[in-house]
Amino acid sequence: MTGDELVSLLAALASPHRLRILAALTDGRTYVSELARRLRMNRPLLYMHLQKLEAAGLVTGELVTAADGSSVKYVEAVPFVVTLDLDAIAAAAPTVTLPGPAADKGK
Amino acid sequence: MTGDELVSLLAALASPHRLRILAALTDGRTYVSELARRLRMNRPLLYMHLQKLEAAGLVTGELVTAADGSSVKYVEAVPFVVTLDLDAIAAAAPTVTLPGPAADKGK
DNA sequence: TCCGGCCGTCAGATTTCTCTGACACCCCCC
DNA sequence: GGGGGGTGTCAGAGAAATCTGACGGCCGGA
Repeated sequence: MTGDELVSLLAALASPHRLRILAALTDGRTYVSELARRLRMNRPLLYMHLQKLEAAGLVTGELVTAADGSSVKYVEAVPFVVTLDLDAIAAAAPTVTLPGPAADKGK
Repeated sequence: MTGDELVSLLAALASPHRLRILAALTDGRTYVSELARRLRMNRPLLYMHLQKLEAAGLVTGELVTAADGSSVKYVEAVPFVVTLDLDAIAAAAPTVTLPGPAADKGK
């Protein structure tokens, strides 16, 4: 795993909402609106968090179109295991791209 | 470990700079200014990151006063091991305090 | 006395992340 | 046609994290 991937993964997990989302998905897959109700959060907000989790590879979304034509998006948690310690960090650190000096010389 | 502690830990690690800091400290302890030079970052910035790492319990600082009276602050990485998976998250999620609706009813 | 190195902190500008409300579109049932 | 439930996206307000430059204090050596 590259350093950037590790940072993305950690950033994705370092959020109360996203932790709760993942926890709710351990009970099995659900669709977005139902999940929003269960967690008591606005759908747009939930969408943002789901996108981050999906970008980090922690959840997968599947848009299912029923026989009648109505669509429902099911979300599912992706199993994973990551062990964090100083060695893992030392191995990943050399491959991180730092924030960049925001090289905005263009006065 | 509580959910909030987990979030703090992850937030502390989810940063390119802080990853590099920890990696640099695996070579052994150093003092702040030397570390700033090695990582090519401003000292105040390094200070902020060190404080976050220290708050998360990932590093310890020790202000050493030499025989001649000059002071140097040594920084050291604290060994740790954390395994992340869905079970760990499901266990921690119920104990997180969410951002709060910023209950600012006071119009 | 004037440098040089180190520590610690501050105000302030910037960038990034969060969160909300509103909108457009699709489908079925009354 | 008028609800009700779904998905998906947008602009913009608000809060939080990041980064820089400057200041002040302490100590030794030229």
